[in-house]
Amino acid sequence: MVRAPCCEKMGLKKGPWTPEEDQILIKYIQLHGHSNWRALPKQAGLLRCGKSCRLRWINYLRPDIKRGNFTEEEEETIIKLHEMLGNRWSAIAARLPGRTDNEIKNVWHTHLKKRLIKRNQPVINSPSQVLLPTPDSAKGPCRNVVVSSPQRSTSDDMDSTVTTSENNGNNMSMKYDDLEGNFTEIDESFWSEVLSADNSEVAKGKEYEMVGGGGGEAGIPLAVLERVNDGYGLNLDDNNVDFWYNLFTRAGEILPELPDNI
DNA sequence: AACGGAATCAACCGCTGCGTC
DNA sequence: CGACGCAGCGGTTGATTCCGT
Repeated sequence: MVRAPCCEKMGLKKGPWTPEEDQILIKYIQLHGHSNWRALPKQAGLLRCGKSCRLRWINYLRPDIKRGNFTEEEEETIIKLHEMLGNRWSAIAARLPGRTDNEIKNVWHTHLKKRLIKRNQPVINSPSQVLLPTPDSAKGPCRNVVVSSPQRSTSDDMDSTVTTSENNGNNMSMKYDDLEGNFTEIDESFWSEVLSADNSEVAKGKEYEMVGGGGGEAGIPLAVLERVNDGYGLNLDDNNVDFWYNLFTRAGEILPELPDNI
């Protein structure tokens, strides 16, 4: 079922707003407020749909909008909030006075995501999707591991993927379809839970069979591997060296108190 | 100066959640 | 309690600007 676009009605204008239209909208809202966006354009005499008016007001015309470049402080705040909240742009915007969700989303996609990859930090696209840089991403082609789970369940393309990608455009992808809806949803708490559980065992000095690693790098406990495989419905093994390295990079992020011997 | 690719950002689209009837 | 309508949200697109060659 395809819903008709909201502006499909005859005569409704699309595209960039003119200064005249802006003025009409500002004046109308100053006088009458915006209790009903759908009725607003008709009452204000604008040939726009209510949705378009709402967006224009919220993202551009609102008097409390802060214009201009983001400060370093704001950018760091976005990075931190994004780590906590994922792609919940409106929630992030609510903590940055004068900035809109659209603006923050744009800054994230154009600046901050790239900066984090350059810094060799994990990029969390959502609470259940993590982009991880490899140890040599600073010197060679940036290679990432993406672990994602479906955010929405209504479309036919519902799937989950584990992807390694390189910036030369070659992707190696393992794909897991579960159209029956049996996919186990995993979020940050899963990672914390899995890794803190094993951390406590490591702290007790318990011996673990290690897997992964290589080139002098530590591997990870088999127990963690098994839980990750179970949790994500994966079948990863000792051969996924990059994945393991990145997994541990991520573990260090979540659990800074991890003992040095891991 | 001209061109092409990359970067930027405003705006649109489609979906979800919530309130109302 | 289901249907409907609306506001809000996040992903995506496309026009414009910037920058390197």
